[in-house]
Amino acid sequence: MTDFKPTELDKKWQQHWTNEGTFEVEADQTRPKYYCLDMFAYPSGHAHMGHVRNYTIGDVMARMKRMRGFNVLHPFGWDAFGLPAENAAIKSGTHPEKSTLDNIAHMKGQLQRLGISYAWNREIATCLPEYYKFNQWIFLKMFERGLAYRKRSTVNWCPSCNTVLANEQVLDGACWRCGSAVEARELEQWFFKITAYADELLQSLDTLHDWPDKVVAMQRNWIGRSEGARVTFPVVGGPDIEIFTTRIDTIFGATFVLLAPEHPMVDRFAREAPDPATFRERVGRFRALDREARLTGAIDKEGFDTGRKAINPFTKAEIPIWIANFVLAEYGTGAIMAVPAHDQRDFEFARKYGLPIKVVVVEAGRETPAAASMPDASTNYGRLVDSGEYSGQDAPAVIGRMIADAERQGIGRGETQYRLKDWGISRQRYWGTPIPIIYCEKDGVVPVPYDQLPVTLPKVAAFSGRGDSPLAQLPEFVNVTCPVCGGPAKRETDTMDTFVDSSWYFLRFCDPANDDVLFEPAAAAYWMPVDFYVGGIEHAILHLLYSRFFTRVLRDIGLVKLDEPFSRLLTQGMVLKEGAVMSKSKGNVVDPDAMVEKYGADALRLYMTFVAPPEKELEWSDAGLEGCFRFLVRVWRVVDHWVETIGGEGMPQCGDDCTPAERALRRKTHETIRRVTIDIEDRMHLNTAVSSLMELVNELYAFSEGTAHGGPTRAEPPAGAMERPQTLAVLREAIDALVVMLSPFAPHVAEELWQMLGNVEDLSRAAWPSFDADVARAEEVVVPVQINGKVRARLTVRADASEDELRELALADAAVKNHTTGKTIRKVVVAKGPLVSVVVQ
RNA sequence: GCGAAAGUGGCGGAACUGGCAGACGCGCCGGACUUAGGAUCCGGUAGCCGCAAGGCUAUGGGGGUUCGAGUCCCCCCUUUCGCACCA
Repeated sequence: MTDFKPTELDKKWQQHWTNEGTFEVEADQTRPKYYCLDMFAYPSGHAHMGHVRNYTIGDVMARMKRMRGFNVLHPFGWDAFGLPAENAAIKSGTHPEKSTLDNIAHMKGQLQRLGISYAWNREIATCLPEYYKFNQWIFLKMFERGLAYRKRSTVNWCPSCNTVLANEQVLDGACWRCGSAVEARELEQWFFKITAYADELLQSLDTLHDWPDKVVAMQRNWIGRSEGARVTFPVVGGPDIEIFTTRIDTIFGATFVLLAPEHPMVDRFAREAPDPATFRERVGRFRALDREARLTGAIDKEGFDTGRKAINPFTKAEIPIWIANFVLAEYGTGAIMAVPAHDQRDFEFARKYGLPIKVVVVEAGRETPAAASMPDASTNYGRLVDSGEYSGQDAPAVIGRMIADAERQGIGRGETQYRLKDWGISRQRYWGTPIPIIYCEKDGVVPVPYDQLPVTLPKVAAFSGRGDSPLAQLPEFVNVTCPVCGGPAKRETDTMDTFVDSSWYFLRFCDPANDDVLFEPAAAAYWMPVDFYVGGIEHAILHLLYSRFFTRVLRDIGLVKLDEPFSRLLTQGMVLKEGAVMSKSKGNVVDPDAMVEKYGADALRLYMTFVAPPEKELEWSDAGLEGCFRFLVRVWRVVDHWVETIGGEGMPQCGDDCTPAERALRRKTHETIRRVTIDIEDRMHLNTAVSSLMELVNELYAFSEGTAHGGPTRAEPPAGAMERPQTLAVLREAIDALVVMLSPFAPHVAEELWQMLGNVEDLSRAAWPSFDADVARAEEVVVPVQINGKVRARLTVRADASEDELRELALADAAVKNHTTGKTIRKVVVAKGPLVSVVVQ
């Protein structure tokens, strides 16, 4: 048998790559660059199969591109700030810094045992001051430009844990940790003005041709642009109310106005109400209900009449103003005109409370419906009726006219609204980047001067899990002197959302050790954009949108010259077992370390790429992994079998005087080169790339059986067995190509085989084989003949047979004749392929 | 409700621009080699009819375009994912 020992090979070559710095790179203007990026990892402590899959996919591309002659940047780092470390500290008392750095060390070892070709000399961790110092720098720049600002806003507050929760930590309206009902609380928070870039972020999605449709669609929905109009409704005995609508064409049907419970006018109405206490009590119930209900799902539409009236500026009619629980305060103006005949929500509300329904739009080809008998609102565009001077005109054309008229009369204007909101970045947490701001009683909000960066996170803090940010309990951190007046001042004690860290890390990799600037612009100019970005779909919106935003901010600051950071995106599918995502609680976790220990890194890598297309879910199977291991043994055995005979220098060239079997193997070799190259580089169909390699190996076994040596199963080649030089040349060509193309998937085995074949240069630096179309072209092809769409015969003909010849041969074929005699041949089509199609009757 | 994707053997999945459906692997069946093998190698493996040659039926369902449809068009069903009262 063979002496194939995968774990020894893993160690040997990993050591070699580390010693040689094989994957370390420098910018080199003379060579084309390729930036291959795997989403950096949160150091949870243990790499799981999802990581293995993610990084294997990236590594196949990185290794392949390297062999294709590109200067490949393939870095890795750690998204090292975040809540879990702090929660662990609350639980166990271990300082977040220690647990994080320990976790990084452990996970790094795990990834290195997978043989991913990372430039480890560029490793970064966001929890280190040399990194987060530049988060603070960016913050200050954004503050200068008005892109970072402070405002009061509503947050999720757990009254039991006494802290703010992120939206993701609120499950069905309750705290994830203690289960208490989450409250809304008003806090002063820092925001990044991502809405300033909303339109650009939306428009530019059209340029992302190599992103999955799904991700582009999700971002488009998230930004949520809608065009409409802002219209002023005067209030009887009070200030005007402005509403936002996308359907100004229905305004003659607006029979009441609805306010969100949080609308600023509500408090004034309460004050002026006959019974302010009852009014406030009803509003309060909506405000409290609203938050929880919105997280759990649909709520019944409820509201009450404020008793106040507004004037519909188009009809001049007095209409009631109601407060409704389904109106969103944070969208538009927090107030809407209700058109029950043409909006389903307004319709339901009007029916419930007996409010008037007035039809003003008639769909093409329909009768004017009777409001009383409508089963539902009619929401389509159509011709206006009962709409004053606009009656008889058609929407959507009339919308522009109405907006223009409103503008002329000073009662409204066209407006574009976005669902996207500004990004709240304040976190009342310890384990994050301190926000570099100082509050002075005299000078107000004062940015920390650039030369005082970084604002270092203090090493010591109490992690009780109670109270505000742990930083607020450190007088030596909080109490400072004002940089402006030198008087006593207090530091901001909130830290930044960790999504800030990950919004520009890909730029830091271009120049990771720079202490003066985020990165040298020249370095980013060379390496950016990221050519291939691989990661989970869970980042489809936030991380990718924030990164696109940051790239634009840094562009406007002048550090980069690009709009979009990621040219091509691949979102890999999840790894499942028994149909469920692997998780400790389900007890279905497969430990990558154990698999690597048993089968070696290569078998696991091969399995991850072979068993499913990269973007689809992958169902784990032990048997499947063993199958991949067997394949590697098969490769090893066939190379080992021939290595003595074909190894070394002075191999004859593959000539013209080959036997049919030799020609067939050459053809297979070159066809495999073509397919594997396209499958990796263009299509990212790694599973079919692997299956092509398997086919080539099967072919090599079959070919070997037909030689004097016999196949690899024979213990020893017969004494004195001699092969034609052409046979050996053809074999050498096939085996070289196989080993090189296998190496992105199974680098350790491939390097060893490459060395056994007598190569001195590392395989990692070898050249990818080139495809020769002439060799791949078959001299004979099998041409199917269809009769009335069914294949009835197959002709073996010269590849260069003309259409006429094919037609003639097809009709002369015995099997074809069986189906055509006694019938009329109506048509014969010769298609490229080739294929002959005969139509008979 | 809106948006996106997907339905192909026992299973994971192939099928590139409309051109031989089921590549490759797993599993299963048979054979070889063996003291033995759960190692390895070789062969078979969509279903139905047939001794066979061969034939028929098959890519969620129903229509259509075409010499030819898993692929294109229309309608419907199912599943997964994302957003979810955005006025």
